[in-house]
Amino acid sequence: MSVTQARKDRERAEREELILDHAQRSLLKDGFQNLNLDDLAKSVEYSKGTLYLHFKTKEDIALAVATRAIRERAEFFERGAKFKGTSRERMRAIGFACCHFASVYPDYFSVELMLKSQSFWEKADALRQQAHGMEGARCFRAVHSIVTDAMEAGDLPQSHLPPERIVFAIASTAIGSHIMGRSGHGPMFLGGADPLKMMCQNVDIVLDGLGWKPNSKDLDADAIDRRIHKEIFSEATWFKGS
Amino acid sequence: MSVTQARKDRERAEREELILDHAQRSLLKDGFQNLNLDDLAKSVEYSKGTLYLHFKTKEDIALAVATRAIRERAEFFERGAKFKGTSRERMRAIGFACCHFASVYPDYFSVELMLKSQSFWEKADALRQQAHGMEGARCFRAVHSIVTDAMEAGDLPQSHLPPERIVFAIASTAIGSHIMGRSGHGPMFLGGADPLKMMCQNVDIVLDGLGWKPNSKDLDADAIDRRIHKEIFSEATWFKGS
DNA sequence: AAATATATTGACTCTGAGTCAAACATCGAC
DNA sequence: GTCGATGTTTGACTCAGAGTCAATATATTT
Repeated sequence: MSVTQARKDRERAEREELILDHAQRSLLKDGFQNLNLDDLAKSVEYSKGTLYLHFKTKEDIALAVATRAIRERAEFFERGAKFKGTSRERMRAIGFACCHFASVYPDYFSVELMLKSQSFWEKADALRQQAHGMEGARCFRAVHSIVTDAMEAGDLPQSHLPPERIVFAIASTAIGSHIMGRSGHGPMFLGGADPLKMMCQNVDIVLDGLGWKPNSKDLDADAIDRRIHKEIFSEATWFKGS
Repeated sequence: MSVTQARKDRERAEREELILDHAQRSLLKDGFQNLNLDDLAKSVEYSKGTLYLHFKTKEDIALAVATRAIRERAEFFERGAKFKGTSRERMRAIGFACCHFASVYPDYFSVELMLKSQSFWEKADALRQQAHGMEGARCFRAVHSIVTDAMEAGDLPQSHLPPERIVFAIASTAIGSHIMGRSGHGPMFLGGADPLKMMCQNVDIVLDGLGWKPNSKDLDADAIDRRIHKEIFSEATWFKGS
């Protein structure tokens, strides 16, 4: 491995990021179907052939964009899990992280779902598939650690469910709320209400249903949110301190 | 309108159903990307041009398939809502309907999500878009009616949320559970557990969290499920009486 | 400076959605 | 029955865009 090799590797990695930046912009604006590789090549000022030196297929590009997103999600989650407070407050910090992520990547979940469809997933590179799975697992672990802490602390007294099942319940509601909040369904249910607030409310309902202490009615959610915002997510401009 | 016109209309409608039957089979097997209109034309034994006498685009065909599915979903829901019992039992009948639907159309929700993406939706025919919305609204109303009945009966004493918000919370969890249950996420959370059972459990958690009476721990869920199965969904072969 | 190795390109192929002029069927008038 | 008019169906064609690869350009070694 020569000296110049290090520079080349770095330049290659930079070019890959550049491609992903442009691909992400196009994907967010017009969706996967409308992502055009000739246009993408033009916009990054490399030839189409060069794109294929980095990515196996168009699907592979989309997966790489999604993986970068979910990596950021995992970082948000881990920050949330570090929040100093009761288990319920830390869980709320994860909820905040989830909202923060949703505000940065508004329709990440639609993409995530498309990715997981057989015909899409199999067209992506195996290594990238693996990397994507890893980041998902990081998100899972962040929530899981709070659930086990809550159990040890006695904040989940009545629950006989294993921690994975509890994470599953919370994650299902969070993802379902994101999806229902966006998409044509939205207007039917919430007349202009903030979908991120709705998502947090729904998760609170689930935590109450699990018997997580303290109950949401004994919790000053707004005050906690303000603290989370101030202490660990001060860059979250979407957050209006109620 | 001549006499023969009636026959022609009927034949046209039958041909449309035939096309949708074949398209549905292909979509379930290989997904939207792999739906090939040349193959579809061959399989229904009409030319490609004829497909375009019925549908505007490939997306339009997929939407028509999805609309047929969601119509059946609405019918299941309305059957569920008619179940004789307490509000909580009727809600469980809707859950049963939702599972029954999911077993007939295993990845309907992935499709539904794809449909709602801007670039897809706008390629479908306006009338079909409208028809799809109507069937979604029927599902919504079935759940909504049970929620308002529960409120009137005093089964939801502590809730200050409007009924639409309660429907939103339940629907979010149901859809989220379906999505998490299928897709690569599944194995991470539930080691081979039945995703439909998990979905019902998650909805129970939400109902408990909303303070819906009676609480799930005072409910013999299996007995209710058996009654629902026997009385209104006896064709549900996926259901193993616990 | 020439020879060799490596990196980049864009014209080309190939698949598949969508079109439309021509072929075919139906039907009423004579 | 046949003729023309009207309505229906067809499949060869166009065109866009993903993916390829021989030719070209650039870097490195001798």
